[in-house]
Amino acid sequence: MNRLIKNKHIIIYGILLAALLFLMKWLELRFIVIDNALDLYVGAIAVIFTALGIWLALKLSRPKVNTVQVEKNIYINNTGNFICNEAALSQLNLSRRELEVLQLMADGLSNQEIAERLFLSLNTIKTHSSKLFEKMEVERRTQAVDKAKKLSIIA
Amino acid sequence: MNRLIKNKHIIIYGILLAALLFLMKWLELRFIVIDNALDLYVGAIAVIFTALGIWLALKLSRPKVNTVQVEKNIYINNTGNFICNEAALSQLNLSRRELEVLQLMADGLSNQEIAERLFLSLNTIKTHSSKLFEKMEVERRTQAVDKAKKLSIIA
DNA sequence: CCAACGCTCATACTTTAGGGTGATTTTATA
DNA sequence: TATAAAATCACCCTAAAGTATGAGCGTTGG
Repeated sequence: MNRLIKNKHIIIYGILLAALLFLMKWLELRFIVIDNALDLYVGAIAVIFTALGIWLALKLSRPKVNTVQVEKNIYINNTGNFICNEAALSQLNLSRRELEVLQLMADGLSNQEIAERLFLSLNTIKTHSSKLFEKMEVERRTQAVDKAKKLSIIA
Repeated sequence: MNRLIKNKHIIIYGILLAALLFLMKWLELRFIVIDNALDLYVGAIAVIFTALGIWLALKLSRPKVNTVQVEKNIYINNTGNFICNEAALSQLNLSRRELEVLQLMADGLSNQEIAERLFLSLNTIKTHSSKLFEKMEVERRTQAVDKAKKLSIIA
């Protein structure tokens, strides 16, 4: 059923084409095409079918989808106690380690200090921070911290 | 000249149409259209001009754009009103510029971005940030931001 | 069992941050 | 007006941050 609707325009085109051909056949029988009028006849067909083609193309051409992101602000009342915004947190899909690193970043620690605090190598912290920035769609730790605080992901 | 380019497709269409009509005329003269073959002849013309029409339409019609709006939630922590801790602020003895730079740092901007925002050179921002760190007794911008927020010096 | 994921770490590289020093120009104020 | 503080900018250098890529390992769920 869906297919029928989908190909509606093609079907209409087919019907129209058939109708036109019948009409021509009828005209041919009726007036027996005069040799001199052949040019006119061919021209008319050409014009009609060009128009038909244009119509078909306009109907069939699928519109280009243009996605526009609309930012919707959601204000969170955070009076006094810190309440973790679980929704935003899960939306970011941060792993445990990444969140841990983010928290330490927010405390002003350098990557080296974070590495020492967590008994990891500096490279590991860099990897975590990179992935973390990607997920949070930021470029710098300062941005990450700012965003995280605004989202109430960290205290 | 611009018009010529703009109407390029229409011109090409005209030329193609003329060429086709000439071809048909030639075929007509060459083989003298047989009555039985007329249907085939007309059918061919119909197909060709339909194709031509489709091509024309695709070339001429500006692409349809379907705009889809996607909502993106932005959580904003609205901690009521910000009350600046004037006492702590004056104790740090930060200059106007330094405080300004500190605020922009807290917003996650890089030194380069801060420089552009304030119409200053990168070096100037570095100087300000250095002095700022000294006065705040910190080593990194992240620490400075953390401390400033804890002291309620900035929002 | 294996595919996917998270965690760990490495190497190599580029960019940004920060420190030190010095210089010029405003600006406020004693 | 002299002077100190603030503001501006430059240059050089080191440290830290960040990017890209790849690899090994352990857990987990279909």
